[in-house]
Amino acid sequence: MSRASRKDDILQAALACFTEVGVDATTIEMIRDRSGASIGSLYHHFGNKERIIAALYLAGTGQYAALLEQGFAAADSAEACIKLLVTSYIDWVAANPDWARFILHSRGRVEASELGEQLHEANRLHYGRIHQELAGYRAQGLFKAMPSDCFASVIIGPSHDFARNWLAGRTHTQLADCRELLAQVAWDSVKA
Amino acid sequence: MSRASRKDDILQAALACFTEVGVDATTIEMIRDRSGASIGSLYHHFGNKERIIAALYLAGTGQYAALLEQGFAAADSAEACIKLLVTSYIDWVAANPDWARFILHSRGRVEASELGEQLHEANRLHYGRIHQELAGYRAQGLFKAMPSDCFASVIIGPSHDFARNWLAGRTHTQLADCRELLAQVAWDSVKA
Amino acid sequence: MSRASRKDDILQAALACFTEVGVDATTIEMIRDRSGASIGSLYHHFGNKERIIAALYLAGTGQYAALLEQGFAAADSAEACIKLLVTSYIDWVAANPDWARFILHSRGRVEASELGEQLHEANRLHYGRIHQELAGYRAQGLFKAMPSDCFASVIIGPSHDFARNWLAGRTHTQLADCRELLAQVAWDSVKA
Amino acid sequence: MSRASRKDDILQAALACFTEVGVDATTIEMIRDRSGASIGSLYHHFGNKERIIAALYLAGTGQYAALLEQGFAAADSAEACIKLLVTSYIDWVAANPDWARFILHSRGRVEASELGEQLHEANRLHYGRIHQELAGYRAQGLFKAMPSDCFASVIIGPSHDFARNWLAGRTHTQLADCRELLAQVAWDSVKA
DNA sequence: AATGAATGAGTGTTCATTCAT
DNA sequence: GATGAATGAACACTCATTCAT
Repeated sequence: MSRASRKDDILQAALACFTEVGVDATTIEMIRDRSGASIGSLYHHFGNKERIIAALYLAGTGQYAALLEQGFAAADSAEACIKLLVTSYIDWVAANPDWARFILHSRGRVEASELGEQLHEANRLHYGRIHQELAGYRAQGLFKAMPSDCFASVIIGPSHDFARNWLAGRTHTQLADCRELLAQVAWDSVKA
Repeated sequence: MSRASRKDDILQAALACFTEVGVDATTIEMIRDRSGASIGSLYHHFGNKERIIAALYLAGTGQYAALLEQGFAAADSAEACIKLLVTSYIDWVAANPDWARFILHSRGRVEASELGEQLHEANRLHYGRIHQELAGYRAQGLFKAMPSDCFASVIIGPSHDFARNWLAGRTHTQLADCRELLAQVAWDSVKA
Repeated sequence: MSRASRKDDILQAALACFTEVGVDATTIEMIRDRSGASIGSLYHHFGNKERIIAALYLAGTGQYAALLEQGFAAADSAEACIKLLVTSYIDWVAANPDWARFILHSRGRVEASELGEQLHEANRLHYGRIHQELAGYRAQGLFKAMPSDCFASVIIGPSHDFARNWLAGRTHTQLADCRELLAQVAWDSVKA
Repeated sequence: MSRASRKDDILQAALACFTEVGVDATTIEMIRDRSGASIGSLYHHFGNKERIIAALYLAGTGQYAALLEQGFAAADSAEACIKLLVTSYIDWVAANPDWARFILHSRGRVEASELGEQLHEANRLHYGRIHQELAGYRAQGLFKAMPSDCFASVIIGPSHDFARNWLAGRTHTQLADCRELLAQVAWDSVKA
């Protein structure tokens, strides 16, 4: 447990640094300083900076996926499922703003890293899971016809966009206050 | 004119580098190499790397704003205006994918730079102009009631999201092929 | 001990460079080359060039202060004390000409650096110590009345001036050969 | 006259910069900015930075030499001559503190430059002139016997030292207030 | 005599990473 | 598992100087 928490300390320290100065401007030394770990320990656990970034990224997206999974258990209609995609996202972002900001800005970097394939695989699973959940409703003709990548953007795009702005301090409105509105808009936009 | 083109050469070279290896990984030396300018000339014209980035950013957003302005002249209904916001965006992104990718990923950086205020001012103008164009229709109750920052995300969010995915090579569908669909979705989402 | 000698190697290499080409013209690369240390090690130990300069400066003035302290133990008259100030100075300069040249030319620079306060404190101690040693004789009226900063210049000024010229190779006479003369002149100039 | 004043403007601007940030830290750009001249003009008049430094140096020492020359006309005793060396120096430094500070710190640099020989020649003249003025008194045995380079340091050393400290803001006493005292000490120190 | 855009070698410094202990 | 001194390639940027106009 002390091992697990040491790794976690490092990850949390990294996130704090990323939030304050950005991923690129964060140095290993800053993370070391903040986590209390030694440089050697840091490299022992993660191997290099890129892997710290990837680990933090994957842990975050994993949390969101888990949240979604829980929600699916109770979602018993097309509308509930679509809205769940939005509300789960908003709930997680509102609860983990720093983590969300990091994830929103580091996808390309992780994709390009040696761990890109691992991320790809996780995404495949994630989207596959959603697709499977919605397949029945789609077969019943409950959704507008559109390409599936478009479908995804139509549902989550407004939330992504608003969340980005909110996380950057560019909105007057709180993210949580748009929860129902954005869920409703998503449903309105894709229902047949 | 030789001066303008020298500055422009540098900007184009910078964009090409940003596209290939990313903004952070691009070195001044790469830009120098690609533009054919000397390091001294580069610094003579821009002063530092951050200002090259900001100049490129502001030139790009300026182009989109100009495109929008042209469109407003012909848009004679609420629906036309809303759709214009989407189609102008998509058209510009489709025509300038590298530039768009750069802008989509560098906003925070420019905001945080010494030129952040200039960007802020440009944004104020941009949003003010849109707001002014829509004010009459809004007064007629043609739009759903929602906070204005939400309104913006609802309209452009799906396009932003899809454009990001398209630019990253993550979509099967072409951006241009979603032009009408995304415009229609935007209008459906905000009309009263 | 290996650590101490590594830091010392760097300091000695720096002094040799300063002597040969001057402080400003000395590059970190030259010091690295001469000391055998790596650039990283150099920065690990000193942090920056200014701190190398300050460390060398303070080590030198510290040696002179120590020499003076030893002398005070045996100086049992006003005349002996005044002459000691001169002879200690001349002895140290004659024994460490490069170091002395460096110190004579870098005071302003160290004062202006981030370590200026540390130098100030060292000077306060140094002058306080001298003042304390002479206080008794002064109370006995053994010295000419004059402002204390003038008093200091009258005693050490000729030695400073001659040492500067000697170190620059501008004298025919050797510094050591003026030892007694300058000590005697100092005493003649301040005795009541 | 406009030519002369342009060169002078540059020299004055250079001195102001040297005073504020030091000779090494002063860039040609700073001098250009402050003098109002263009870079081209600056190089047209002086050729390079080293020659600006040397010109300023030689102009300053020339002024002191002229002052001394005037004084010699009225000095009719050994004591008056020795005191004149001190008072002329102090008067010039008190009247031109920035210039004096520059000269006190740049001698080595000018000596090492391509104009070192010119400085050497000027010095030869300067010291020769003083020597000649004192030769008669020396022949009469009015001075203590000592090497001539020592003799010079004994006379002017306290003034150099005090002036350095005063120029650096390290004294409580004003330089002008020590004028007579330092002149008297100089005479006391060398008179037979 | 004046201008200022252009040049490019050279600088101090950073920082991810290694490895002996 | 932990430590931190050591490494050195790489970077953004500076600045004296040139030269065509």
